[in-house]
Amino acid sequence: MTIGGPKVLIVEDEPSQLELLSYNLDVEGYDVYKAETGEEGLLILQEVEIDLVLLDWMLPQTSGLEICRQIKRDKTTRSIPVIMLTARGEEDDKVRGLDTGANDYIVKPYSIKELLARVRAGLRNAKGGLGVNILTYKSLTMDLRRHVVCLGDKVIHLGPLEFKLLRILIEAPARVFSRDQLLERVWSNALEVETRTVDVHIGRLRKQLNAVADADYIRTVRGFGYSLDKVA
Amino acid sequence: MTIGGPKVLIVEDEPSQLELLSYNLDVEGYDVYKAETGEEGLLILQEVEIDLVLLDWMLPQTSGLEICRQIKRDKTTRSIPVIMLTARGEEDDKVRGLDTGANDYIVKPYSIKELLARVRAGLRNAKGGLGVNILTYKSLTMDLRRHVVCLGDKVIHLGPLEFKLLRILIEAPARVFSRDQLLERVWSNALEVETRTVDVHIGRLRKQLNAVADADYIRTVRGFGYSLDKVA
DNA sequence: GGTTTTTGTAACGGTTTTATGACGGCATAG
DNA sequence: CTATGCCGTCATAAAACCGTTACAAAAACC
Repeated sequence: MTIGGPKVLIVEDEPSQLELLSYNLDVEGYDVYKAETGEEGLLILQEVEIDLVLLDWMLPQTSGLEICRQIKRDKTTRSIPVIMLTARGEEDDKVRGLDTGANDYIVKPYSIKELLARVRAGLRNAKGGLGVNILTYKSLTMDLRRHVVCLGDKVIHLGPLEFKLLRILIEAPARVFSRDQLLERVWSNALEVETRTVDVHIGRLRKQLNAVADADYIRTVRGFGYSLDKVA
Repeated sequence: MTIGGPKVLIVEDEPSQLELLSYNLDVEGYDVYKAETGEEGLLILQEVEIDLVLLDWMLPQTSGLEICRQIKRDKTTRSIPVIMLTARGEEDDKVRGLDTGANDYIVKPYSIKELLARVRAGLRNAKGGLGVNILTYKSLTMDLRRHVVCLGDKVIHLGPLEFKLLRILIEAPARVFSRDQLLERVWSNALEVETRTVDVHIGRLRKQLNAVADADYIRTVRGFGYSLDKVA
């Protein structure tokens, strides 16, 4: 086992898969830790300073989903990127369950090349800030790769502009953006757009979210702008 | 290590993060000092004339929060800008706990570009006066980026004018501002405003604060004006 | 104590800002 | 070519905020 490479924890109940992953990551110079159950994985997380977790969706006892939640609940492990491994048919569940805080996901069967790329991106992300594919705020999640937005277990359909708008907001939750800032970032350089148009789109976004949410996710800051900020 | 650049102290327990930060700051020409625990950091602060501190929120022994408090308690280190590094999920705690006196905060995952920008802003601030994002007085905090005011752990909603007013006051705590000074700074150049209007707004501000506070935060100086000054 | 001056505050009307429904234009898909 | 969905603007409604006034309360002065 290489010493000094980034520490990756694999949680996967199927031994053959586990071996395959382990081997490939080892070859790439990662320091690999293995677990066959979620519980085992959590134990390792407490003992070792893991840099990234590969977590199978389906696990014998506690599900990967629940394990992910626990990882994200604990302050000491929260910032560790988690990549979920999920079988093709589980995609729908995944959409619903992405509010666990996972940073990315890979659908089986995956190519090793893709997996390694995502692992690299995940590590880069933890350190730098790029490569995020899932954005979350409270129970709101945006899957950038699939262009899907969920609130809790409900899928929300947004138009392109609304999607962009929400993305800006969710990338810096609670921060207030002025209408002009939003115009600049969402509408790019379209100069011939009224400032008030932002209001309308915020309104549309709000309506869609509130149709599902238990509380308003968008805060209006009078005289300044808007922010993604769930109050209750 | 470059000699002569501004001295930045990084306190971060995760070695990979520490290295990453260190490297990037070094490249930018800063004189970097590293610590893996708060205690270590405080020691360095006493020995070296640090210009800015990057402080991780979560630290093994004493928390970053507590370290920040200690930095701000000591007269010799009080004026050094502190930027807190905090994970996404800790945001709520942060809003509540920002009465530590930190000057700014960055939410992980952050882009290096953003971090460097904030470091520059922090240094500029220390020397000039711009770039502060968090203002505090006793247990009252204003988060300018988020446009949120907290007293203890309660969020207080203020209108635009009240917000501006409080900002002027909190930027120079205990200093007394005359009604005319406040008119000039809060109402800018609006000439057609009665002097007594200030009273009313101070009153409104007071009411909102006192609804939550244990003591009056605004002191009336008869014949002169007002100041932010908690008596009891 | 009584008077004067200054400050506190409730209340009101007016203004500004934001929310929202409706409409026509435009593009794209069928 | 028609239907559908999305977008930008406008008009109007609703809400939040602001400045003033009037009177009550407090402090200062004699």
